[in-house]
Amino acid sequence: MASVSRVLNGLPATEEMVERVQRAVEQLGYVPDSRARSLKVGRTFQLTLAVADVGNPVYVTMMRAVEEVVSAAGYRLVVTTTGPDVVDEVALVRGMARGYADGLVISPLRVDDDLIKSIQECEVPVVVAGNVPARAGVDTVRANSPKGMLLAVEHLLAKGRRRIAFVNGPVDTVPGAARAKGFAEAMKANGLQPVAEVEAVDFTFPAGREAGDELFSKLDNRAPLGLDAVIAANDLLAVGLMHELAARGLVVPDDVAVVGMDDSELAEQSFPPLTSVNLGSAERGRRAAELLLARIEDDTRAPRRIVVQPTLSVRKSTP
Amino acid sequence: MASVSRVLNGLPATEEMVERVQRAVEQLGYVPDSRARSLKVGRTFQLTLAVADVGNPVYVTMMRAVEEVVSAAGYRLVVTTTGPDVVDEVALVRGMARGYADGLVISPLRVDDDLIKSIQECEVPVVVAGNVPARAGVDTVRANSPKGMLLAVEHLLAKGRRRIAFVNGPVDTVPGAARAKGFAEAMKANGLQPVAEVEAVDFTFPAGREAGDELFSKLDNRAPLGLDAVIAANDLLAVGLMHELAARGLVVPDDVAVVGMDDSELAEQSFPPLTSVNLGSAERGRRAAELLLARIEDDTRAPRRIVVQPTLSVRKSTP
DNA sequence: GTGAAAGCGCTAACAA
DNA sequence: TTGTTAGCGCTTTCAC
Repeated sequence: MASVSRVLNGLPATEEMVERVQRAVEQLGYVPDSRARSLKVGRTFQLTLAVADVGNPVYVTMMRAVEEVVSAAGYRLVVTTTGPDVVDEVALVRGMARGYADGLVISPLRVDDDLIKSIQECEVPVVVAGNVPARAGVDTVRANSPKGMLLAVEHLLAKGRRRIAFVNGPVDTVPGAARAKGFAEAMKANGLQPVAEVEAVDFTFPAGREAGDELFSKLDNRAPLGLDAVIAANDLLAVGLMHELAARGLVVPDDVAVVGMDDSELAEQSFPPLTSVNLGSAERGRRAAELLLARIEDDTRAPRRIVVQPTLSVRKSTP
Repeated sequence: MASVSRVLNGLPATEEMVERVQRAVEQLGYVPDSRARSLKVGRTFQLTLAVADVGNPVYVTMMRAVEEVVSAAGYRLVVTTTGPDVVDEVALVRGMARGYADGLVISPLRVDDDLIKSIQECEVPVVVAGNVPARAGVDTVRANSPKGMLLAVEHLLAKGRRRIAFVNGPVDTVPGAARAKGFAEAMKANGLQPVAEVEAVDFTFPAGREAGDELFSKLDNRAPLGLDAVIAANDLLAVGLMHELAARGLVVPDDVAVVGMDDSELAEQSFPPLTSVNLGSAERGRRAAELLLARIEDDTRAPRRIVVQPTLSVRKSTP
């Protein structure tokens, strides 16, 4: 009956009708089917957030921020994991055509032309939390990695550390590439040469440990501890690295200072608490969600590219 | 056209028809609408996992396990967060009647009669990863907290620690209540009296620090450090506590041994690495997912109640 | 093996 | 203001 639908959607009806419907709904425990509804009205009132790895605490921060904005606007947020492969990301974006949600926030680890194409062709609005080329013409919210690296390097410099090594994640990823570029620039701008650079296999804790090990095998030929500071591309790598340092009897920050990136919950949980570059993951999440909502309202707006500026959260891992 | 549907669903068709459809699909980029499909067939091929707090690493482990089982069975997993309030959990369960998914795995932090009722009345099968009364008649997979506590206490005892304190989470939660009971039993079974017990406001890192602080204010009246070991109700509390210990100049494990629970990724990431009771979160996730799939196949089966046995992961936070 | 047609549960347009 | 009806996009009879 159409009157039920009207009452439930708050459209005009007699007081008596409203009451009659409410009683029936109560009695039968009736709940409208969202699939049928969305099939009819063309909207699901659900939004999807896709992240590469739920184990990475930076996504926790982002997720919370997105959830907040989105639920305040009356949407349900569903989170899915893509894994590290770009093909799975593409599959997910393509899959949005099945009508799972009204929009998508995706934070892709790797980007290729297929992914960009799938985003451009996507049935529903997509906002990228990360860096895609401007020519892609999609809404993006990204961090300023170079600026973040500058904060890290200059902080270390101010603390008298000049022999700086760098533990990056895979450079074929979006953040990996950005960090590599940013680190090189920041070092150059300060007239420094990196003591060593290693590339971890991914952005996880165990990869950080392994990268630490590799770092030392590279340095073994050098003078008595050729480094006094390490910058890691994210907090998980930084913490893995600190474990490797400890295993070698080195004290953070006395022997080696460590700076992470993301300023995730892990940074304050680690010991010593980790000085970390806050790349604004909460704000990026918030802005991405807002962009998505705006895009859903008006699909003709010109794509926006928002850059969130970093800050440095100084903790005990640097002197 | 019905033939398209047949081809796409692998029903018998001429080779020519198959090819014709495939070409058209390719050309138009056609993707079937899952809402319309599920409206017709009555299944969404989606499953929901609801957790209280995405920031708790124990859920990461569980999520991964559920995801693996579920996707192998051809289902899509969507994750939603409920928050700590039981009313939101109830709302989520009730909301499943809207047809979001074919089943639900929920790991409730707090359980009341409303929640049990909503689960019993739920339109789709629900598996509880946690403890609900047997009379509820629902599939459950739960940990054996008492046994886990026994492992923790006996391990400490074997290491010569007898002055044991306990940092629990809120006792009005399912895990909080189970831990409290388990701790009391385990201590009693070994003829020990707890040195002190505190109840954190929730199961988070900052709550662990505060609880540590409270612990010391309780102990100040006692002999020179009245305790030599602390058991925490989960890893986040344990890590928070360790920070508080460090802030007071105490060394783990030399001065105070610490045992956590959950054996999450955080346990190995923390420093020193945390000895932790593995309550089988991965296995619980796996079993819960399997139970859900089985229940979807056959809704007449008697409810099963699976208990996963704990093990102890010994690391450096105990001597 | 294929096309036509009904219908899943809802809402928007129309008529009363 | 309310009831009737069509149709969202799909699958599944049912004839052919």
